[in-house]
Amino acid sequence: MLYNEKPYFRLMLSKKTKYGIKALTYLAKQKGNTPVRIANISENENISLKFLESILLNLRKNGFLGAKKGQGGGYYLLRDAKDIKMTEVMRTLEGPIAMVPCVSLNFYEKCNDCPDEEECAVHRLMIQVRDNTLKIFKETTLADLVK
Amino acid sequence: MLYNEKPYFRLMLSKKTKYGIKALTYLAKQKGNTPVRIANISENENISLKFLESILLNLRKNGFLGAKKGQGGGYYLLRDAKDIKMTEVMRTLEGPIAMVPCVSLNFYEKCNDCPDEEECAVHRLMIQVRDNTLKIFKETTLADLVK
DNA sequence: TGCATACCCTATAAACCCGATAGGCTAAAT
DNA sequence: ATTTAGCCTATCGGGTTTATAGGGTATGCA
Repeated sequence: MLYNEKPYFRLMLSKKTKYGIKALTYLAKQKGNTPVRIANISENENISLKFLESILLNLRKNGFLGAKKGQGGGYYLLRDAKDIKMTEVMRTLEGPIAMVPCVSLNFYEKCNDCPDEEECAVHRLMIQVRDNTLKIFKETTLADLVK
Repeated sequence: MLYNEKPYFRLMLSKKTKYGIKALTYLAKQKGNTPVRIANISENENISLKFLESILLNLRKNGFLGAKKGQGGGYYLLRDAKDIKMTEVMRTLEGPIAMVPCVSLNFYEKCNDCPDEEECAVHRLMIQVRDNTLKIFKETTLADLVK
């Protein structure tokens, strides 16, 4: 096999998700759940401020974070870190976990090239991958990531 | 969580890989390893002919397939199906299996925003995912997919 | 009331990739 | 020589990502 040229990571986690998880763990580390300014997180985690802004907004709209405006304001976790499963975070930030729509639990979609799903090799293989990945995300909470 | 709008499968297997695996299994099913025409595979698996053409060429250049030109020609498997691991197929068609370059075995790359890799929550999480996915691909051969 | 703080929201844009198609070239078989 | 079938390059539309810019709006405090 040729490993010469630099490959393209097609199945790569988006920066959005990466930054989002980092921000969440950063917030989970705070004592007393006091609001943290975006700029604070941005500096400490080396994330572009404006980009981070949109990510945190997204997390707020999806029920993970609360926000407080004005002096002394910022973002804070709405729920206990040990109650936040990675499945939720991944699905919110990254989208479906399945690698093929025809094995997605929440967003199933039939392939238009497969007459019989049960006969499809890709289908059977990807179900295994989905089950394993899902298991990890289901068993890992934000609290686990802080440790 | 809002599951209203149709999501975008960001971590989706490319059609290239999907078609590639289907073609490989199709060839593995042939008796006597006689050459099969691209058009034959294209019709039976409902894959765009020209697109499939480029995929099979790729697989040939990477040592999976042999080709025979002219009358009675086509593509055929070069190796025994039970010796072809899915890790190879995935890496060839899809690229690295890791979801983050900093946990890639073959194509490691340091994140420029992480001062300490061991302290990074994303890093630790994605190592788990990588190990599990890798295990499946390592233990599954083309012969397993045919059954 | 006024002002600074800090989140909220929309728009824009470059860069990049995917899936597919077109069209001609080359090698092999008969 | 002719047909068959793989080889190879170029191109294109449409979509997504990763930002950046530039305001708007609510809050807290003096």
